[in-house]
Amino acid sequence: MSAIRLLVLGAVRQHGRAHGYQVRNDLEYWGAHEWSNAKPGSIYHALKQMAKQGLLLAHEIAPSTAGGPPRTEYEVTDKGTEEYFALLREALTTYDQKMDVLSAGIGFIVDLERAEVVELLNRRVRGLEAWRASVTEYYTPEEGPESLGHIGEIMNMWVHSADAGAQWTRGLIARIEGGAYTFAGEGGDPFVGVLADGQENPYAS
Amino acid sequence: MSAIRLLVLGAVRQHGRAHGYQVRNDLEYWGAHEWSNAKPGSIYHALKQMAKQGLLLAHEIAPSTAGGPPRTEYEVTDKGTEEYFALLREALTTYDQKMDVLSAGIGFIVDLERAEVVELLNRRVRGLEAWRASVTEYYTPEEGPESLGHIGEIMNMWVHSADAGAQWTRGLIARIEGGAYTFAGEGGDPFVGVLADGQENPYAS
DNA sequence: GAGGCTGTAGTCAAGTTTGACTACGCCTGT
DNA sequence: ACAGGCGTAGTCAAACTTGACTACAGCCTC
Repeated sequence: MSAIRLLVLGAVRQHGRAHGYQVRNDLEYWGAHEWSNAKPGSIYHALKQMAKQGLLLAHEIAPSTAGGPPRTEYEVTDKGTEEYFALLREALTTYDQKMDVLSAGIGFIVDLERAEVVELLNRRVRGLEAWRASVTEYYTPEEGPESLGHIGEIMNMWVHSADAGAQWTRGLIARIEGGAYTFAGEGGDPFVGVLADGQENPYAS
Repeated sequence: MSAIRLLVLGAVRQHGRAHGYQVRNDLEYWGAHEWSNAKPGSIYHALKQMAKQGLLLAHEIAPSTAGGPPRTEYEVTDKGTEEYFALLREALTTYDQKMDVLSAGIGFIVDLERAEVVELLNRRVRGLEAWRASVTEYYTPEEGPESLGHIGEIMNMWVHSADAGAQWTRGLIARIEGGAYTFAGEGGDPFVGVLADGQENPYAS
């Protein structure tokens, strides 16, 4: 799973209704073009594809205000919302080493409730620990690790990286349990990470 | 850049001459199907594509010994060898967070000379440090990190991960400078990570 | 007021990735 | 002896990704 669907669904959802260029701008504002495959082609492709699959509803819109070709606006459907939360939960839970998906998940983490987030992240830590154990066991046969030559360095890197990931996740869990941020159902103002309609993007490329 | 071209070129090179299924088996033996996109379709596609581009030379081969359809054998051309070393050097140097490319690079690291490897890895560490600095500066404007809300956790994760990567790389440099492994031009038996013709794969899926 | 620059919005072809599928020959049990 | 499973070797369509390209409106400049 790549991060693009989660990112696009999340961006459209935060606007309520958005066209491709708006999504593109939000993702750039979040720095997503640097840590994921959020390029124009992928974004427009994802929008069309998800509209075809009923996750988004496409409105044909008249020629744009503010120059440029006519544009299409999208809205998230109920099915799309379901998919969004499924992707979000998966992004926070799975321990597969893809940073882009996890980053996207963190970006939308406050759409879930605090208790659930803690539980998902704990599952993530447990997954990482289990994976670490299986790698160290599977790839060090009786002859000892030296039998693998420099190939052993690859396993070493995985293990190192799993450890670092687990440690960072534990820190995040501690901050969240300590009361940081405002999550769904907590009444406070949620942090909104989208650009308002006229606002210029301070992080433009 | 994905890891597949480096992996395929490296596998063919170690055999001298190999068909697709052999490459596929080597990559599975290295566990590459777990940490990269080394699936059958990608492997065969890469072989054909690189043959078309003159990096590999394709020999049409008679119906296989040992059952199955006829097979095509490939050999690395001079141009392919050039490309191989370019990809290998890049894999070891660049600090972009993709684990699969780095893993592939480690797998072939002994094809370079020890001094060059140390230099490439040092470049990698310096790149990570510079990137870390730019992230912490770029994404913490005057208002302080809190202005980003939970989005700041994404930067925090990047930084954490860059630190872990740098630390691991420094450890590897130390081991290599301490004399570990046998590199190109050092006369010893290089570690060979391919399956011999009749050998069965102990790590088959 | 014509020409060019900039910003808005999106398209397109080429390349890559995925996962399921085909095709063939050997072997094994009955 | 032969049906069915297994291993060998590879193909294919559908989806996704990439990076360069188009098209249009407003604005600035001369």
